[in-house]
Amino acid sequence: MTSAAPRSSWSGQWQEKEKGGSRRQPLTRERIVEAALRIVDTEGMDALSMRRVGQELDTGAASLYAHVGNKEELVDLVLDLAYSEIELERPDPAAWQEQVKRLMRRSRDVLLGHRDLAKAAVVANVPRTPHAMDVAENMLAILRAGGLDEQTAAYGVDLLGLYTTATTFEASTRSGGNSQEFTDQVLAYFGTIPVDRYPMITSMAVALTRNVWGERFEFGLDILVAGLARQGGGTDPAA
Amino acid sequence: MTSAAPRSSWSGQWQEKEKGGSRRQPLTRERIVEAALRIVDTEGMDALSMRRVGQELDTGAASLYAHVGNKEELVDLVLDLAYSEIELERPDPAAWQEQVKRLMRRSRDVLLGHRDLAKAAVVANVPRTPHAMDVAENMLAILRAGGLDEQTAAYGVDLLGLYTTATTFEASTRSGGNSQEFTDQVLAYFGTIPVDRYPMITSMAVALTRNVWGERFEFGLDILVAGLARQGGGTDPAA
DNA sequence: TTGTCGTGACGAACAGTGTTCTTCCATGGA
DNA sequence: TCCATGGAAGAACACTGTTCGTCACGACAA
Repeated sequence: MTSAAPRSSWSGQWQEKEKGGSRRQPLTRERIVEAALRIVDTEGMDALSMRRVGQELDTGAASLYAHVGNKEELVDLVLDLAYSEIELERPDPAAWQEQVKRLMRRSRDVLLGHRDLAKAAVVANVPRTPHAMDVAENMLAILRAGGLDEQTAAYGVDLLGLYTTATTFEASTRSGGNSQEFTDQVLAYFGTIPVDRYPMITSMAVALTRNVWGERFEFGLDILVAGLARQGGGTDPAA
Repeated sequence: MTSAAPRSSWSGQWQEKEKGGSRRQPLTRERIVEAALRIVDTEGMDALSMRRVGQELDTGAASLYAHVGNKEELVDLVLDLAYSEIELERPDPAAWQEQVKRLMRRSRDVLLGHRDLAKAAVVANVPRTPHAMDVAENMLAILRAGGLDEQTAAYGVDLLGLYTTATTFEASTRSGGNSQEFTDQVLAYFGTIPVDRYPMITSMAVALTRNVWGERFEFGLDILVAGLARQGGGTDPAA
């Protein structure tokens, strides 16, 4: 792998060596995380390995460990970089429910924008990296501004985060192939299962596989936000 | 590994060879799945490897592939075996909301009874194995008996399944160590983050980490069931 | 200028993983 | 009795994350 593009060769020295910096670019934590995210974007989470990241930076896997500790930490950093793309809301008590929904949709869109990165999000339970915590902080501020009591807001942010990551992960696994193609496969499968054992599933097959744009996501979103409003004594403009 | 307990040796022949069956027990799909579940129960999902299962049955990993295809299929079978433990409900229109909750709690309890098996459940998106579909079928029957319209029931069973698996997976990762210990760790961490950047998180730390028995789970459960009732025109005894 | 020191780079290796190939042998049927 | 079939199993392949020991380079001291 490295022998295909030798580092101490002609072009390498000619191009980059002069300024006194190390050969090539100096391989920082930041460059590693960016390379990793690039791999996730183009090849998916399963392709993300330490060797693959090393290759992306024209080096080996071992070199990365001077900057990241281990793979889990690298994945956390990649996820955090993605979270930094999520635009936050300035809490407006009058429109808190719509703000929650917007923030949720935006989180979903950002995650979906990076292939199946949501797989990492569903594993990373509690937000603990800076930008993940920014999102949680923002959500809490919106919920509290909406008038929800402390405990409801606390449980709420957890519930909403759970919903976003789980539902997005689900969606990302399905859009690996065409979404319609997946729907057809499931429908075909439902046609093969015994009707007497699964009368509901077989008779409701089309409803179960229905998947117009974000309808499914919005369905749960409505329920959650309305539920939080009722539960926590928030400002409730008829939901 | 096998050389530690040679198969064609004394005790092996003496004990088991006579009945005309193959040496030892005949290594069926069922025995493999049971062994795998046993490993998950005692050592967790991360310890579940083909070689480990082979070892559990005094054989090698290669021998398993005559019965299971690949590891993914094996995990599906293990998960399905666990799902078979979930006791179902005979739909009662008058008590559908409580029935939904009972089924959810039981699913959660069964999954939690097998260490972090929920990790497999969160990956296995749509129920497609027999017993997983039994649970889905039962849930659909309950929702429909409760008067929910078809599409709400269809989205609902998906949403409820998502909630169960995601929340159970979350819980299983936390109870790896003591639950209180985990809470303390998070609380301690929240004490180190900058207050000016995370005013909400820092001030609400105790509410965020609150974790009395199943309160957190019940919180989301109430919201979801009540939301489905309102959304789908179900029998609504004041939720 | 010379010498030393420390740190990042990195090839090799270790202990795993899922999976496949090929051999082998015991069994059931002819 | 002989043969064919299929399960068992060791070895091997291509991976994985991670560690170790070496090595070379840049910076700083004499």
